Amino acid sequence: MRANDLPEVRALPLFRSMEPENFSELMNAAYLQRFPRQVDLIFEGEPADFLYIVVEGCVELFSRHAARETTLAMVRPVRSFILAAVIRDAVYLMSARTTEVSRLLMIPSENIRAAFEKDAAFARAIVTELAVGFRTMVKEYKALKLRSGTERLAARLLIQNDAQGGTGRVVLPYDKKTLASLLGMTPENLSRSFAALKKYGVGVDGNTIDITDIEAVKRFCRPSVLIDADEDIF
Amino acid sequence: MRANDLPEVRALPLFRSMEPENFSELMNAAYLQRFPRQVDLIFEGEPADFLYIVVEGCVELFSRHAARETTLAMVRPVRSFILAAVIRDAVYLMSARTTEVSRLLMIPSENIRAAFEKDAAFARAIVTELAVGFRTMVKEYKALKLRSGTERLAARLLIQNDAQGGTGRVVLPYDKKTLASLLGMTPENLSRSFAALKKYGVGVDGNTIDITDIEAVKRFCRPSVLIDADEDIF
DNA sequence: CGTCACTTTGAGGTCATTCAATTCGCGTGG
DNA sequence: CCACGCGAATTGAATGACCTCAAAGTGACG
Repeated sequence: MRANDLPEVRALPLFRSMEPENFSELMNAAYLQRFPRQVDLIFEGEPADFLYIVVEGCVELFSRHAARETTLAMVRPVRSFILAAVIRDAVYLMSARTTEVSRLLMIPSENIRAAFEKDAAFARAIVTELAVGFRTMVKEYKALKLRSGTERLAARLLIQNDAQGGTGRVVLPYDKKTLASLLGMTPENLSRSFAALKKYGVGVDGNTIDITDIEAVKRFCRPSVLIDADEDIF
Repeated sequence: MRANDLPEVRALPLFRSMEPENFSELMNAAYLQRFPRQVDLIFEGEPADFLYIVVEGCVELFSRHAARETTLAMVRPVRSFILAAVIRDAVYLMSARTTEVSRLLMIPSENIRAAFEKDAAFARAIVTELAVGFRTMVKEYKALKLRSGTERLAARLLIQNDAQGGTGRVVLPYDKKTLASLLGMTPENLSRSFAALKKYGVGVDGNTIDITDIEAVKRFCRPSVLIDADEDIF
């Protein structure tokens, strides 16, 4: 299945300012494919043959080493992943699998690199995307080194709260096992961290979290734009 | 002091393929400056006014949050730092200070962005630089999440050993306090980690380390190109 | 030769993981 | 419709990793 008729993809910062004919060319080479949940898409160490874009569903980026495994990121629509490997024509550093039924757009790496050489606006967009990706990674790294597990959880709850309207009620977008791995802790520890946040007014009922005293949570984890803020891509 | 006559800078992957007149223009706007050791260069949170290039000496990138501090990277000649902030016209995410007497080239951000718009080869070089930076960051992040402190130390010793000729004798390029912070542990713990590596044939005398049984160290920390390898920029 | 920063070592405590057992919710199949 | 099984989530206890505090040793440098 090929797809040229995806306005969401065309609207992505990465493709928005491309020349129409270059975008068409790219889309003609691309595959739009449905995947069930829990399908392995790529393995770290493999050559980067495709740039992926999550059109629908959710993809988990993770890594394994010596019997340990950790979640590096969750990718939701509409975003691309593993751009850096494609640009470098290198090996993937992360593995990827779907966590829900998903629709993914797969664009062959050579086409991305060809379009990059040809289309100056696309090249600029790639620069922005990589710079944002780099800074996001730096923030994750800083969070891991500068905060405790419970603080990281609290900070993430505050971000989710903002993203979900700031009502004080947050619905976790994936299961707690995954959240724990993303935060760099075990599921058991995540449970205990939730329990520890109770004294700051955080209530847990399944995957819906209620934050009654946002200021107290802020005092505890000290959110910072230098660690927590998402970057707008514009 | 301004400097147009720095062949090392011109030879950098970032500038190598620029148009001569664009490079000249950039250098005419740049400052080459000497700094004593332990001088604060930039603070996280400040707007990114300059791109920095370490021509001589050494610069530590670090971050503080809530009374904690951690070293994020050490930059040695001849390399640039904080390119992503400059490109994004954003705020620095890391602070920087010299750890030795250093010569730094400072290029105003606007000039970098102007050259980026004008010079396609420069734009391509920036893409490569950012992609490499991103992948390096991912590797650090993975190492922190997937390895213990002692394993991270062992892996770093192996990398340094390769970089220093593979003789089995490594000279630490900075003091142990800094190394500890870079590895994400305390100085006390670094000492204990060195002691723990003794049984794999690692001997410590001041800042020179002797690795008598490289295979044993490898079996212990399981080095991987997906975590440890430096990326060539070419 | 004294000072000061770096490093090492020890003791004690905290945080996080592992292992084990239990509970809960959900979907499957009888 | 209910019993059952399964995976996810929680809780407890024990272990291990890492940090803090304190003190002593080492070396560089004025």
